[in-house]
Amino acid sequence: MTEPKSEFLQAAIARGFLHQCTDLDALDALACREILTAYIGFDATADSLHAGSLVPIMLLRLLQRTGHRPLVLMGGGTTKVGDPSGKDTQRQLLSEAAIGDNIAGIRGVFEKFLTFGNGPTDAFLANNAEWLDSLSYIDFLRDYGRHFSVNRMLGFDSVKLRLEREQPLSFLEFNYMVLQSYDFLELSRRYQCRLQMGGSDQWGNIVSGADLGRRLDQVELFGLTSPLLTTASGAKMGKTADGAVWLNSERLSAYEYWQYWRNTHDDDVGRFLKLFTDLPLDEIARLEVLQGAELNEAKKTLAHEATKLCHGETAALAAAETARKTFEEGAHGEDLPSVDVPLSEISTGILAYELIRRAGLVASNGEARRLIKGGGGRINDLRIENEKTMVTTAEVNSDGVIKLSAGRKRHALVRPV
RNA sequence: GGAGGGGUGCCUGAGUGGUUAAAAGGGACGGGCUGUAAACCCGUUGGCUAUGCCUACGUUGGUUCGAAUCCAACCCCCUCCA
Repeated sequence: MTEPKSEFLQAAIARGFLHQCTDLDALDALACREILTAYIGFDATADSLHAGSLVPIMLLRLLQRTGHRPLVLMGGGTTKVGDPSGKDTQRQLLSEAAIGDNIAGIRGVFEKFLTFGNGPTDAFLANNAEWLDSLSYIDFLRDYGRHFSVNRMLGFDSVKLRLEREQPLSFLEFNYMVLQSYDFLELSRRYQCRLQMGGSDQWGNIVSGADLGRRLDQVELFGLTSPLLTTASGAKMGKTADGAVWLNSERLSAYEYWQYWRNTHDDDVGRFLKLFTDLPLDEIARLEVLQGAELNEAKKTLAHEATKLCHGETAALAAAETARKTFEEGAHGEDLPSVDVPLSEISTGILAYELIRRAGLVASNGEARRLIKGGGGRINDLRIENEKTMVTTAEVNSDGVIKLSAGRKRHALVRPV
């Protein structure tokens, strides 16, 4: 393999997006010659995507930035079946209406990262329900099923590993590969889409779609996968104490998103800067070698750039300011999560543990009481010494709010109304 | 369809009649140290209107003073056979 010449592949490799490619040289030549249309599929199981999907999203963004055309494929059809891979519990089947709503929500996320429109490199969105819904079983088997070799499918890692571990593999699951392969063929026919990208777990599915294109249409289709990311501490990307790191502000505020990135593990900073920001590589090279406490500056840059992409620059700056006030001044910023509590209740007095629960810092009163008992509960930065402490108007500070904390990092504001 | 094995708290996994809100580990959260790191040490880890009450060991019944533990039926999963 020679050094790629296309800007897209050069950048993809340099930034750590490339894990495997079906034919790097040929793809490189194609990318130099014409505007590529490349797709990644996303299931519509929720009304937003989370940080776990950020690698493919950023890969599509990189594709567009380097002069190509990103195609977002929504799994409106496949979601109705439910992709069982990697799950030990069956996903609950979603209604048609719910899937529609989810697709609308997810589209909103992509609009932040990609430029949509009708221009040659503008992104666009397709939905595999368009062709999967109307498939008829026998016809499909005769036209396409005969091109799939079970012998070969058994050799793919996704299948092989399951069989070797003697773990169950349902026929439904086995067919997922077939449907995804057919998607690729359909997109190739409809939109001249020549490249499918995805996580490395998608390799088998992608390759088998490329095969189908070659067999039926004599067209060369390409596949490219990204490494599956885990954090340096071994956890899956995109999880926090409170759940997934959502990409829409209704589910996760810009401040909390900023904080997620600010708390990146030291060993992940360079890798994440390359994957999740648009910063030039030479600047990243300068940032990632910072040592000790200086690395915090790199983390702030990461947080700012990542938040800017997802929530806009204004929100990113506001989040940074709130973090600065909260953590560097020990005060509080406007963007901390907050709850409104009627002034009348505060006048009467509210138990501190209940207020902590209402502020969303913990899930139950019991947990709040344990937090206080363990010394992790604070009102206006003063440790709550007694479990039965009452909060009253006396605790409303000069900014007209009460600051509650659960540990050093999680803070919330109570706003009397 | 037949034979066998199994379903325990966020996860893994002990527990085979009472002192079991259920060992142990992981994870998570909190405290200490620190850089809003890592590593390490310590603590916590079902809910509540809380010296008590409620819910919980696949589901529903039953035996018993008393069941996660015994019995029955059902559901689901796995292995082997057809």
